[in-house]
Amino acid sequence: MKSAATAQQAEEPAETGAQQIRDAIRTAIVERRLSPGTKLSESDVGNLFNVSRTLARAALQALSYEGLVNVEKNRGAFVAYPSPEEARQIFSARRLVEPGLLREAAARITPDDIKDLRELLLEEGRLMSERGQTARRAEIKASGDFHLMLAVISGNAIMQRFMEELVARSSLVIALYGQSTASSCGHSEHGEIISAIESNELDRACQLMLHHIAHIEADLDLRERKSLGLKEAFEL
Amino acid sequence: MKSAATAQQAEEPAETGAQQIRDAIRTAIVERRLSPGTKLSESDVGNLFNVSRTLARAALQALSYEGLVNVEKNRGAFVAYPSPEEARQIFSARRLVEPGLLREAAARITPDDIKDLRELLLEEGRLMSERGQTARRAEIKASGDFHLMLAVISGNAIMQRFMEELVARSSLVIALYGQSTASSCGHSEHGEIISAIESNELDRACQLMLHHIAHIEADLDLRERKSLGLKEAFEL
DNA sequence: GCCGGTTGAATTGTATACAATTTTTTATAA
DNA sequence: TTATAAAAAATTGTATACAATTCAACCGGC
Repeated sequence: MKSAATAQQAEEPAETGAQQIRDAIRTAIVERRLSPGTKLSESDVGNLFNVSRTLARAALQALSYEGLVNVEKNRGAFVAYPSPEEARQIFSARRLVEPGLLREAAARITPDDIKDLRELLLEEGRLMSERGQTARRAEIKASGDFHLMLAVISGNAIMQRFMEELVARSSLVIALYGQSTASSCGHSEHGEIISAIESNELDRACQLMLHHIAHIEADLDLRERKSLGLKEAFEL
Repeated sequence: MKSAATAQQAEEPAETGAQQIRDAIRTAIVERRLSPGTKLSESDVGNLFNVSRTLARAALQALSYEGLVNVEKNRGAFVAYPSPEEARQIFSARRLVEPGLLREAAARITPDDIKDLRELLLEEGRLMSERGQTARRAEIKASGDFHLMLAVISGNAIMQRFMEELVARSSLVIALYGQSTASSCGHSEHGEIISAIESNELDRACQLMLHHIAHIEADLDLRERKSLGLKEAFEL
């Protein structure tokens, strides 16, 4: 199945090397094969993809613009490790943006779109029942793709890019602070949102969306864990 | 006067060369010293700032992530030339985001913030009355800074960055499609918005913000001008 | 044993060099 | 003159080389 993030307007088809690497690393981060804080040295990345450090560096820079990687001057690039405060801001941004996006999407949605959304939902459910890491990763992706697809339907490429960033960063946050192993606690809510859109209950759809985001956030444990790599860790 | 875009959280103080260049070019674009479509060759940029092509290229890449520059494979970087459709999407995004941002800002605003906003407004008015390019450029910047400052007050660094992108791209759009020479037709509206916030009339403030954005957009001529560099241009 | 400083390896920051592509110029023919 | 093709120049894509900084191991002193 194609990704929901397919570009609308025609762009240059041939991705320059750095972009391929960027996409590969991004996918690895979003699917949680790379954990927050992991160091991504330019040489290692270059060797891994059989390109020079130049391209590796460019890819890492690109990811830092998306907030998925932090590059610290003279120290290198690390998979982003969002602080609880950053996590709150990410979800605050989503609460701010997604209802409006949903309204715009609803105004342009076609029966075909609804079919696509329902198919995505089905796929998501199927993956939920499966076992294994591969299924889990695919499930994470599908869950995000639901929100992304609404952005695509809205027809606003700028908001779409922003949502891609927010969804990707959300995945990092959930990896860090998520409690319930089932990241998909809100799967059914996706379905309810579609139904509400379908029956033209826009206000209700927005409310559902807000609740849905709140639920995801409620599953996080965002208490400040001061590094406490000190003696405190051993004091009873 | 300090820019409204001052970072909230402490970041690495020393900007690596490429970032300085990026900022310089961005400012030039936003202040309209560089026109949309202008070619920015890596060598030229490098020479201009006395750095290697490596850094110039990095700066241009960075600007492309912000939507201020388009880099076309094997052809080079150009100051972005947003299409009418892109322009619509930029303002659509602003209408989607700014009311919510305003609400969040209002919830956290302090008397000091209001003072800062009013000062910015005063400065804006002062620049409006002045003549000359320098004043005009400063006015453009101040006008954008008003919207940016609301994002800063909201306390959400992610939304702040997004607004920075939107405001910068708006400047490009206005440069391309703006009709009234006075880009500041909506200056008084800024004041009304502040007043509405101050007197806690949130709904009204949001309405004013929406109207304000609509006014800016209404000053644009977004009719498709097909390139028509062909004979059609001469056919009577 | 613990602390501060010193040295060497590893890593990043930047410049340069070469390859690939595009653009411009020039030459040639219709 | 106009159009087409070939050659030259300029520009971007990528790799490599060198400088600067950070990190880690080591070592002598307390």
